[in-house]
Amino acid sequence: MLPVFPAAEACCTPMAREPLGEADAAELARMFKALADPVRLRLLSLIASYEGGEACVCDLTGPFDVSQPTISHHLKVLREAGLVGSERRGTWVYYWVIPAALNRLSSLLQVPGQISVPALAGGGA
Amino acid sequence: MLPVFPAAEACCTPMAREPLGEADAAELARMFKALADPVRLRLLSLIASYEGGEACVCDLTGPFDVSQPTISHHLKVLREAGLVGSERRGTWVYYWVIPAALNRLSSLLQVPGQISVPALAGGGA
DNA sequence: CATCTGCTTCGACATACATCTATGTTGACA
DNA sequence: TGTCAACATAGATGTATGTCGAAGCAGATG
Repeated sequence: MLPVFPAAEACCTPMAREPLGEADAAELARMFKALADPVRLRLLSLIASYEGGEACVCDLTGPFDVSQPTISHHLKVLREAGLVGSERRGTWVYYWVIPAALNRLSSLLQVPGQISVPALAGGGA
Repeated sequence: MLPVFPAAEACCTPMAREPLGEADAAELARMFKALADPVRLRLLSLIASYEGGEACVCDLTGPFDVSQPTISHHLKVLREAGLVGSERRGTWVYYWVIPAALNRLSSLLQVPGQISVPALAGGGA
């Protein structure tokens, strides 16, 4: 039931290596579509940067100008795209990001010809 | 005229580090929106993996089931998002990817907690 | 100039999407 | 059981988007 990330098959090959097939492109477009909204991007980074790596919906509605059902809708989009997971714990529902999904998209976008940042690795302060 | 990539400012900070601001989220959403279509994803990977790193429109219309004006429209979307550049050379118009833009998005999506692929680095096969 | 080819722009149309309010559901608690 | 709080779902609505055919524009060529 929990959508455990479907392992790495056609995963993680940079798109600059070889042209994407129709099926892969369709699936990836669905994931990028989930990222193609300012509210969802902020939701995702809010969840990802939350202490413990997860946040309840009550933590996520405050920072936005949109209604609570709208936040709920955006979280559903992110969940159905496989970018976040969720679980009810008592009164609250918690969300967390799925690293494998985001890192897959990250790898796909890597292009040679320019140096990328060292970035995280550590995970530090 | 050529949109030289606007250097790295708020660039390249993974979204898991700290919550995205509204302005950054809006700009990034525009770029992800350009990626949120199967045809555009395939166009991008087709261009990126073309010999010499660039392709003319005549190379790009064949592999798709959509009309040539539609391809032209999608190329315009990619160009206005800053993901590709283009230039007319005699009869043909050539397109190439802008590595800095794609790598910026790639860095943004990197999340700790799971190993990413070694990927390119060298420049390949 | 006339014409052909490669590509872009325009106008129209159907579908998808973001957002709202109203309502439903689920768990805690008196 | 009744009630309250936290989220989710449903239905409605305006806007954005993907697609097409037709027309425009720009080089090349005769």
